[in-house]
Amino acid sequence: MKIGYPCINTSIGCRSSSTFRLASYSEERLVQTVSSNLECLQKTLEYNKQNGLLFFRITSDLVPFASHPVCKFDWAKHFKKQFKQTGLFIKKNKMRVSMHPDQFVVINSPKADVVKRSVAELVYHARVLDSLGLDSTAKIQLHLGGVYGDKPAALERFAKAYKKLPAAVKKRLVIENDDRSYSLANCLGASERLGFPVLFDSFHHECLNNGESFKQAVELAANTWEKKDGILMVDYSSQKKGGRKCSHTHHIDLRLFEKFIKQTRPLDFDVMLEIKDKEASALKARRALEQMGLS
DNA sequence: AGTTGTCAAGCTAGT
DNA sequence: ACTAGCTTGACAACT
Repeated sequence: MKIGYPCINTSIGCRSSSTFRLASYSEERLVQTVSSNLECLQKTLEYNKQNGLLFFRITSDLVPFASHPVCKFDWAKHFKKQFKQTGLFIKKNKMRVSMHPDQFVVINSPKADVVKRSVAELVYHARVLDSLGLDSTAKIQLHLGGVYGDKPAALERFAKAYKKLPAAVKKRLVIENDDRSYSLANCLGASERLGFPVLFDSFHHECLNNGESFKQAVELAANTWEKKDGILMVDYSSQKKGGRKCSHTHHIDLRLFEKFIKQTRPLDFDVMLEIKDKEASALKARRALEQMGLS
């Protein structure tokens, strides 16, 4: 079981998600930004190694505008060495990484141009992980998409779009249950038909479910992951105190986290803590696991 | 130096 | 009709 956090480390003084405005796009600016982002990614992974955090979500902003028509630059070629080096570091230290395209990536949209842009964005994500030289256990996580007032039709569009995806995307794509539209059962149903692994989001599951316990849910999701996919990835969070329903907490509630781990024993999976204060909560979770004799 | 309007992109639910 | 929230604020112009 590896513990991780998404995208940004708040204590090392750099970010691998620096960007700039489309209006100020230039090849020079792109090279300068990606260069500094890659440097920071390496620094972040070194911090993670030193602190026993072996799971990490790489930011989608690593290469700004990578899937935008304005970008004609072959960034993967230009930064080949840096990507390879960081990839070797990841592999040498037996780290697991993932990526999570943002909310604009919706492959079941009825709008053809939205789908087209979404696929381009997925291809970009796959290219980052390919450039790092990582195998198919490095995943890209996505939701099923919108409902548009007709779930069966929306799922049908998803299936059609999924089948047309490039192999480089398909080998990494996993689908995550969301908190309002598509439950774990919806994802499992589509997975059975199309063959992708299902990433389990425990907090979304608390918001939207079909009565499965955490243990049942983790078991069901884990069964969709084959050897080539690696072990199940789980996104974990809990309710923000006083916040509206299904808003993420700013700091880990260790009692709830330990309860979740105990409830799902002895199933093994990697945990991504989707919590605002990032590595601070991840460190606490890692120590809690150690005390439980599980890391 | 600090503040603030705005930024490539979608969809849902709540007001 | 508008906006917060999502997984994540930060760029860049202005004071």
